[in-house]
Amino acid sequence: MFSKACEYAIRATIYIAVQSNQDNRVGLKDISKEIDSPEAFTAKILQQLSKNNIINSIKGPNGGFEIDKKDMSKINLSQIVMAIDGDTIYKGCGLGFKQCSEKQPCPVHDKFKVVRDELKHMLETTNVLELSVGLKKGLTFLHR
Amino acid sequence: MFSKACEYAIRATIYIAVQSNQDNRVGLKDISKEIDSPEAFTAKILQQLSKNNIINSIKGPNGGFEIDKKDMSKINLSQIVMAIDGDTIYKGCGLGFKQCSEKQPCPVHDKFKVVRDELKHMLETTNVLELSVGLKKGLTFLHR
DNA sequence: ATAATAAAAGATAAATTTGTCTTTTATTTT
DNA sequence: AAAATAAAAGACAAATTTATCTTTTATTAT
Repeated sequence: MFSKACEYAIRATIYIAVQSNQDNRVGLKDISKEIDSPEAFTAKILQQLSKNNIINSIKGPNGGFEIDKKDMSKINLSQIVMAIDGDTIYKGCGLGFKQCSEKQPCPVHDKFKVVRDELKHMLETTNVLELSVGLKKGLTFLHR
Repeated sequence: MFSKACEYAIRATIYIAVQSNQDNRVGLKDISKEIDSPEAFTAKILQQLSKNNIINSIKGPNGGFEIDKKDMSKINLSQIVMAIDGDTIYKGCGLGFKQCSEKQPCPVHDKFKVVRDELKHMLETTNVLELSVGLKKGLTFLHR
């Protein structure tokens, strides 16, 4: 559904949120271990998240990544997906036609629209705070 | 959402269905031109569709591809997606975890399940006949 | 039977995504 | 100020997906 990069981005953001909620700043090594992702690749993804103001990065000793507590409920999955994968998941035609539109719809246009709208709504209404709470409570998991 | 291969597979199947409904057997060249796809790559995809009994292929002069009229309402999008992309779209975890399950869910498990079930239902209930009818009627389009 | 046609099969090649390694920059501690 | 730390940036490499080209096989028409 999403790219690997996007999957790691969501995992990382949730993990950073859990830690930030406990006032723990976390480093790359810790993150990639906890979310079970390749370290160097994860570094690149964290850079993108930082550039898109989804997470904060701090260099130097005791540096790492964190999310402002007050922002957590405002960061939703949609923002993360948009930052990493762009808007293809929303805009793109189900059959890959660039010219597909309401006026000139592909054969699956309407059928896909229903699913896509549902996905969009889900991504826009799911925030990082709620996801981190489930994880913190031990109801959900980020690794094997 | 789907791979390019899968997009071409769906396009091709719908186009072949429209033609088969008018008792026209169609060749690779015609198909790839009509659905705006790379010819050689499309050939590979048609082979897979044929192996999965979604379309019939006939070699030699006046050969080509066709779909039995009686099968058209039985072929749904789910079968095409399964034949080309496998069951990852159904089984796969939204965050890419192999161990993700109801018992050990990832943070987005339940949220994704709703969307995935909707997608699955749509793919399983949309058949090639209805899609080809819309195209035939000029309500939908397969190229620019 | 032979030639022509069209898909199947196999071998490659290009493009993209995923992943790694090295050097640079910013920050903190000593 | 110097050393240590940790992320940023850049160059590279591996893997996967997408796409192409050539040869083989099956079928039909002459």
